[in-house]
Amino acid sequence: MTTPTAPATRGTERFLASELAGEANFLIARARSRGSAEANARLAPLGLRVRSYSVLSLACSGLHPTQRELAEFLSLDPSQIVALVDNLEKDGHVRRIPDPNDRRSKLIDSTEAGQALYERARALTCESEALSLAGLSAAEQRQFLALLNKAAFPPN
Amino acid sequence: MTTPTAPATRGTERFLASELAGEANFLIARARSRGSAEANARLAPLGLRVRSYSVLSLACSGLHPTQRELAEFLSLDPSQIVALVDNLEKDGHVRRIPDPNDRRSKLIDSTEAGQALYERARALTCESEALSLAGLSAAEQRQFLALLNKAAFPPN
DNA sequence: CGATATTCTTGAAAAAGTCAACCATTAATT
DNA sequence: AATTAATGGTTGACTTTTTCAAGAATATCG
Repeated sequence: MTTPTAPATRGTERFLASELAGEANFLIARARSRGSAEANARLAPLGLRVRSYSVLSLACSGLHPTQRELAEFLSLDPSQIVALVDNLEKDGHVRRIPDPNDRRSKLIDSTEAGQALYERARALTCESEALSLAGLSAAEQRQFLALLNKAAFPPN
Repeated sequence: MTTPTAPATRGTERFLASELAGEANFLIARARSRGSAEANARLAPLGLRVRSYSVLSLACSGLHPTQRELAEFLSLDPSQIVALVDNLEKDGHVRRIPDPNDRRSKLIDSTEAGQALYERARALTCESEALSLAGLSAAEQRQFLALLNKAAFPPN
């Protein structure tokens, strides 16, 4: 009388009752691990990963972020941004523009090729997201995103 | 008429309207980055990090997971579990018990010292979680955890 | 028995994260 | 105005995390 068909996540269900399974940190880490693995796999054919994709996305936003702003928004070290922008720039997807207001900082903008790449990549990450959130109803997904937003941008 | 007091997350609010800010993968990654940094800082005095803590937690659950099960539940490579268990075992917090049903696998159990350490660590991670979710009401936190659970354990 | 699969382990390589120091520039203080 | 302090980008070193391939012991299946 137990699981006549194949078990879904085979074997791990017994740990759902553990204390760890009730901790937000653990659940978020697991969701991220699975989600980003899925997204990375889809982005790989484009020569992108979630990291470079997120930089490309902001470069394509028309908001002209500085590298410092990218670091803060993406929760990355400024030195990581250097490498990410270097690679995207080398491939001609992104440009460093001198900031007219502050000659220390550089505004990141996208090229035509970068914009085109982003549109393809964005479609893939949306597919990926839909799959990752397949267990949630449409209403739940909206709820989830709203709550995630509060968790990702706390009032600290 | 704009922000008479100090800006909260200074400067990054303009990107909240970006497409990226609406993507679950990005929000989850950001929440995880901030949350685990916070938790790691609190666990550091105990010689733990979120990784080793999660292994210790399951070792203390009384469920006697195998290393394979740990890897699957924690979304880690089996080889990573080896190193994590090695360290916890070296410090006398965890034990490898031969699986009576399968001599290939080893059941992970906690020692007395491990249990004591876990209780202290657990209190810290709960504090950490409370702080990370401070922007959410109690009801929202329950909702969030329920939805996170669905996202972390999809029906795939 | 023989073939195949699974569990733990090792080792190597890539990617991600952390940190300190430097240069150019800007902001603040005197 | 001159000095001092702070900021943005960059480099380099170093640690941790992630990913993969392969091997030894054991289990499973034909």
